[in-house]
Amino acid sequence: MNSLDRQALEASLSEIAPQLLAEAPKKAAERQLPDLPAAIDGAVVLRLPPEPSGYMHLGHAFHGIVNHLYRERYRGFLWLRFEDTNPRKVRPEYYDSYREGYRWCGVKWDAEKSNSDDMELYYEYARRLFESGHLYVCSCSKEEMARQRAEGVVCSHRSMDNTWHLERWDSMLSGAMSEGEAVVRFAGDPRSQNTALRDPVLFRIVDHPHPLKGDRYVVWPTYDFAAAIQDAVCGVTHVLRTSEFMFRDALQDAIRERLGLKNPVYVEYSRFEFEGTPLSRRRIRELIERGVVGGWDDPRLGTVTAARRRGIVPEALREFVKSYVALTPSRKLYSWELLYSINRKILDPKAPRLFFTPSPRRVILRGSEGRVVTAPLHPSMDMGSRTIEVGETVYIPGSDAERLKPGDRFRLKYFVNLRVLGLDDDVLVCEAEEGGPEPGLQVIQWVPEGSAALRVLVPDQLFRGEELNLESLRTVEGLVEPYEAKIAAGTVVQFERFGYCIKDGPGLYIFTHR
RNA sequence: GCUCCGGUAGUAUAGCCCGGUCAAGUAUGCGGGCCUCUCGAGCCCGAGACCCGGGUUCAAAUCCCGGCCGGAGCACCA
Repeated sequence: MNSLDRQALEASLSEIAPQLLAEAPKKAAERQLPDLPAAIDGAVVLRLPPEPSGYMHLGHAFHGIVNHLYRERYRGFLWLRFEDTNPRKVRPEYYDSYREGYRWCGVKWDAEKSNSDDMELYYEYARRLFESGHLYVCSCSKEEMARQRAEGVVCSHRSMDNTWHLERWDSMLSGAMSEGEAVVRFAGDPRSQNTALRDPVLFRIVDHPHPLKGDRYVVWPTYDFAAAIQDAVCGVTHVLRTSEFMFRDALQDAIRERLGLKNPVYVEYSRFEFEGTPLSRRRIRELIERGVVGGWDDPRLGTVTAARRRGIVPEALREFVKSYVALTPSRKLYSWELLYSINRKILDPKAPRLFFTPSPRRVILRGSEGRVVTAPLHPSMDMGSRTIEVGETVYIPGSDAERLKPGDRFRLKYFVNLRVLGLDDDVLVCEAEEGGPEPGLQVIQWVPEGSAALRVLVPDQLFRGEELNLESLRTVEGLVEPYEAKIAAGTVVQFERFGYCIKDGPGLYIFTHR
């Protein structure tokens, strides 16, 4: 090998492994998620467990995408599993909103179920645990129970014999006991440092109909029991979740071990947050009730509907996860710019360019009679063009008009060069000049007489640190060129020198980002 | 309060497990330039970080101890 000269070496390399020859990569190799521990290609089973009790936010979307990406990498299996064992919190409409949300994000799942589908199974496993002495019925009050758990002691119920517990369990199931009268607890380790192991409640009576199951069941498993069983019966090999569940691992494992079920591998990481944007449902609900934001799809919010309404595209979310998301326990507070940058690059080749003039100022043209201007809809993509009929007046952005003084020259984009003659009653009087674009000549977008009024909502971060940002939603008003009438709602356009905006409805756009 | 877990540029990360190739890579943001009939995209250049203190070692971003700071959990919610 040493005797080969460089040329020969490269020649042979280009045949066997051309990728090694690629120039010192200018672009960083595409970033991706780290490998999953102990993952076997074709044998990875994952699960996406939303609670259908509220709107989906970007954190949920990221979790979905993470699972989806691993499903693809390992040719694995992904469950969409609704964690709906609290009848009081679950609302029927949210099941669909998650399905739709994940679908929009491009997440593909192989099968779907709800934890509430397997009530009989939970009962069966419970019976076995009663028989082996790992479960007991307790009728202490909540306060009493909290005291015991804090002090690391057990109550007298735990020492009753199995027959006593089984009798009461049957009585719970039959509906003879009312809510709060008794619960089923796990015979754990009352003195464990991990308080989740101090005889937690695994079943309770809930006197409230379930949106899917009606009033068929009154005894409901808590999260830990349902999740422990479901992860096992679904054959889940890897549980990807946020680290607030860290303390439950040992409990869920213990439940499964006592039933002879297999435990999954856990990958736990901190939650995903965006600066200035509350993601918790509780906080969002509060902001809506206080009237601070308009609703769940208020463009300032971090819900999926809000992001979508704002012009964030699903590809950008997926790309963001690959590029910037790490499954580590350290705190993350993403800056919106990171997402915007990716979104912008995806939108750039697709968004038609249009002229919008905020705070318009009238310009009278001298020496340029009625003309029809043809302007391309995109500077580099082949998107065709639009024509603009012009008379003797046009409008330009107020901020540009303010800077212009008599004698100044500027160009109306795709149209004509002008020289400012003077200011007359707030109207700029200009004279047309010969010639086309010149290096260094200021180019300004414009709209003709008769253009429609347009409002653009410009959302900003809701919070600055802890402080509510009182100017988080500005409205910019201006005029837009006639072609805008052809734009369909939901389309992102770029208003030149203003930014990318999405059409929300007639006469209304939402600013996506610069 | 108790228990866990973290801490690499403004932000997000790579590297840390298996100490040297790291006078720390990437993206974004920021500054400058080029290009462009946009303040967008693209291209080039630049500034910018290993929380602090000890220890181990020939050698520490990487291992150990302490401190500081941050986060999470301590529900008949998930």
